[in-house]
Amino acid sequence: MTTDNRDPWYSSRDISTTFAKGLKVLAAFDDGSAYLTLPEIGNRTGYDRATVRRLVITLVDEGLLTKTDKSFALTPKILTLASQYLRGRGIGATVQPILNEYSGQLGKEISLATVSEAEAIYLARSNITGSTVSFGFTVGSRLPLLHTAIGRMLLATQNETFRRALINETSPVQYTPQTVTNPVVIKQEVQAARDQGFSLVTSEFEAGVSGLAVPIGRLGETKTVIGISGPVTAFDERQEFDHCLATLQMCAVALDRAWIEGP
Amino acid sequence: MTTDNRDPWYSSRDISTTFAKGLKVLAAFDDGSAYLTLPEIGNRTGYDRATVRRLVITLVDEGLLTKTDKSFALTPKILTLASQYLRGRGIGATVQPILNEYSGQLGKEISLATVSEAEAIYLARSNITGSTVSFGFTVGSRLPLLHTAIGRMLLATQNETFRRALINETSPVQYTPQTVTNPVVIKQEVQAARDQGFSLVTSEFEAGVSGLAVPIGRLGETKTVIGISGPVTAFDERQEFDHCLATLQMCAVALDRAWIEGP
DNA sequence: TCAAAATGTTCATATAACGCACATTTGTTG
DNA sequence: CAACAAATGTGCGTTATATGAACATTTTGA
Repeated sequence: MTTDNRDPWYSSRDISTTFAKGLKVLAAFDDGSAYLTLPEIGNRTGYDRATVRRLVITLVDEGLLTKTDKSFALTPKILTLASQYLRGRGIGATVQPILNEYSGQLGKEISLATVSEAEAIYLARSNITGSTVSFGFTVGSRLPLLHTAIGRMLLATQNETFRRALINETSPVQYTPQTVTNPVVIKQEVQAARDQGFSLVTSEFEAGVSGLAVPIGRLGETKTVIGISGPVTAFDERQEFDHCLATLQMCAVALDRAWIEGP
Repeated sequence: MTTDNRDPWYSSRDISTTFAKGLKVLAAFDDGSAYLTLPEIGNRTGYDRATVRRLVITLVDEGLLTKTDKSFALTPKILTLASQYLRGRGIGATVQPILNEYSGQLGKEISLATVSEAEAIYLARSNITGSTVSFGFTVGSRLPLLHTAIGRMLLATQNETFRRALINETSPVQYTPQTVTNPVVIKQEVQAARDQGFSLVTSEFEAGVSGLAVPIGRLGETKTVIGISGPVTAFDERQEFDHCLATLQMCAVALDRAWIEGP
């Protein structure tokens, strides 16, 4: 939707409005609410009650929703497409073992992410043994492009038109007192990430948390990055920072070699 | 679609045909093919070229597909809904750690699955440290209800109408020479699983592989099971089998306690 | 290079989606 | 607890939209 290619290969009259509405109904379950009633869906989407009803019935008939009492909930069937996506990119087979290996060396969880519309989205995360705790099954969750290390590194891999458009059009959110909201500074930071080949962001998204990210493949070629995060103190010492950066870069090289196609 | 509740709470004229077609187009990417052209999608779905075109354009506009040259591919955006589903059920936060713990004790990977339409579908899998190899990111992948331990245990948790209908309506596939295709025998096996509280299936789905599954919660209450699999020899020794079963059952109890709601 | 086949796009028409109006359920107050 | 009121569910005529044949364009093969 935002900042797409200015390639008018399709006109707005080529869009199936009913299908688009149906997808919006499905997306209404995206905000974590497990169970929704018809009126709730109506409110979220803004569509007429009758419309919502027919679209929801269609989703039930297709096996994507179940009805319990008056509420509707997602079925596990939505997992299949996601699973196919990950399998198609070799996330499970090739990426995961590499992430696990370097994650073990580093003692930190490494995440792989790509860009989706105006956000970053996690594709994989290492399964480090010790930390049963922090594993929140982050695959599929999103984070802002402007205020995270992974996000800014991803921005740096995009072409200039996309970068400019996104930074200019997106109104920055003040997540923490340290969040940089000045577009000019953000542009500089992204440029710096391009120049030096990594991005370090401190306390701008979650207070007290720093992130470090590096791209996979040469800049501008791929659109996937890996990153780690930890308490702000984690990267304070020069030696520790260098070690993290070096390991991440080695991991990126390994992934680049193992990978056949990009996303 | 198959064997649904004979509760006519909606008629077939309440289904939005356009939306249903659009979903079928999306599902065309479900068989592992990463890139599809318009004619390919047309062949898979059986819809007119013009129809496919508009539906695909809609999907691109919604950010679920990308166009590269003449082909279309899924975008990472489909991960978000799946992610929300898993988060909503507490898979990442509560289930995963428990699976990991008992998996460590057992030295085998434990998987959690539920039933989706006429198949079983994996919701989670333990991240055991040693086995970087076998981790194929199985979350979301499906397996038959009739010829696997997990499947038969799931069948055993379903009400009798569903069970009967599915066993009678589904034509068994001869996956291996050992696959039981006689519906009467399958019915007996499912009944046995109900009676004894576990299901053991040997070499019926993949030659040389056995599976063992137990339900979570009391039978008939929930519709989720956990299971392990391994070479047929793994469960040969009585002592080893007993140990596996006991550990699985303890894991099931732990999950049952930790869980709030079922799927 | 040209023809033929396959794919992409347009546009009149039939159809299916829309949302009003009516029916039904749920919640609330005297 | 009854009777009203508000909110939600559903049938149906109207109209906007999806359809697919016809036309345009690209790709394939000779």
